[in-house]
Amino acid sequence: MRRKTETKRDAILNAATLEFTERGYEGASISAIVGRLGASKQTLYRYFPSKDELFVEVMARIIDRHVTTPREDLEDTADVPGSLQRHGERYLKIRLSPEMVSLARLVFGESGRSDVSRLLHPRGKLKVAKDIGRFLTAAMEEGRLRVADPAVAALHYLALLDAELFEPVVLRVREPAANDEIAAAVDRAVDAFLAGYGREGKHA
Amino acid sequence: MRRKTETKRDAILNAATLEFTERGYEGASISAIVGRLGASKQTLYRYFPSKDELFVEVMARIIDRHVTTPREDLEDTADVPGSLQRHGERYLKIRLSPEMVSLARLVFGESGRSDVSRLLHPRGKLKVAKDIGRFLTAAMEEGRLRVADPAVAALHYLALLDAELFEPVVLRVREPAANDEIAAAVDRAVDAFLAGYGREGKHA
DNA sequence: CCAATGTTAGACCGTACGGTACGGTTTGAC
DNA sequence: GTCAAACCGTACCGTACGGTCTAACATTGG
Repeated sequence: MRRKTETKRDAILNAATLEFTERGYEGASISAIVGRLGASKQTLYRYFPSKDELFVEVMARIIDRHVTTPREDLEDTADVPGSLQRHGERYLKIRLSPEMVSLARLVFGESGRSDVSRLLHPRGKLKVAKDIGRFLTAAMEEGRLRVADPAVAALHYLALLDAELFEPVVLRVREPAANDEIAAAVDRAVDAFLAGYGREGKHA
Repeated sequence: MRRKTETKRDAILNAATLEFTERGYEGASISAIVGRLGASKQTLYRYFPSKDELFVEVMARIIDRHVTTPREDLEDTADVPGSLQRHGERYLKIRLSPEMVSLARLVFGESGRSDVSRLLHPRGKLKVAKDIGRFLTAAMEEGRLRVADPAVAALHYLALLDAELFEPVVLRVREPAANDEIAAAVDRAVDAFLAGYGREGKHA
């Protein structure tokens, strides 16, 4: 089988993603990964030199697959509340999806031991915060928001989005969030954000 | 018959705390724990029936040691901004302490596998949120804050406190936070919170 | 058809783990 | 002073891991 390697590589990464997200880094076993697709360890080690590098690539793929999505919602500075609400719902739905929740557990849990978090942060949260910051800067320049540090404002906005649901879902102290719960939480977060950062006397 | 056991038990828990916070649950080894105090495995297993139960008790002790502290700042409803600022600084300083940061990594990382998060959440975050909620309720009833759902407001307040520093510190994408950085971040968080939840036209 | 290459299955190596067993020693209560 | 409980040190058991290696099989290009 001289044929190309890309699809096999993908299959390995998919199986590895399952295993890592279910069992964590240490808990995941190479044998279990190859067992999931009927491949052999030899083959896996032909594509990836070690468990560590396989792990890093799995994480990077999860982030890249999910983080690019909700940018187009941040263009209409004429309707700040609407844009934030749309973006917030899309963002939080992704953030609370099973794959991203598993990713959060992994990256938090391994951040003491590994440097994977330092690798992934610029491609994940930092990127999102930068997009928000640009949007908020534009809105401030147009006088639609109170003038403030847009970087801090972006972090405050993201924190408010996470406030009600993220931690309980990740820690499994509540069931996964339904879509209407997400929308309601985003609504309250956007309200609080605009009350704090909107122009004086104006609400959402 | 040989004497008491409480100090030995404490010594084991201290060594276990070190080992778990440094290496995570799977990475920690019983042999290393007993090696830290020159004890023997037999002795450890006389005090704790398994690695799992030892782990749970270590986590519970960390929480109980740290979480009770900053309640007394939440009594003076006459000075809401000052109370929040004082409480916020104390809270965030604890939250960003090395032991609590390690705890966050542990509880997030193990929340997929173990039920320890469900056990600890009521003694940790939930308790803090309840205290804040009571304080906010009182402040609302006295007309010092806009009337809103105090539970949501408490979560928003806590999220704003975490917004700038918590994640970067836990993920080690920045150095640990200095006291003046913490105070400044709390200041911005309290400002944003009061701008959103204060009475109309009133700022901090 | 052949040679080269990719593949699978599984044995194998060294290591480390959680947990138990055992012999010998120290400690305290009586 | 006696005796039982607690202790240490270490060997041990069974298992599982990451990673390497061998050997048979499948698929391609020429």
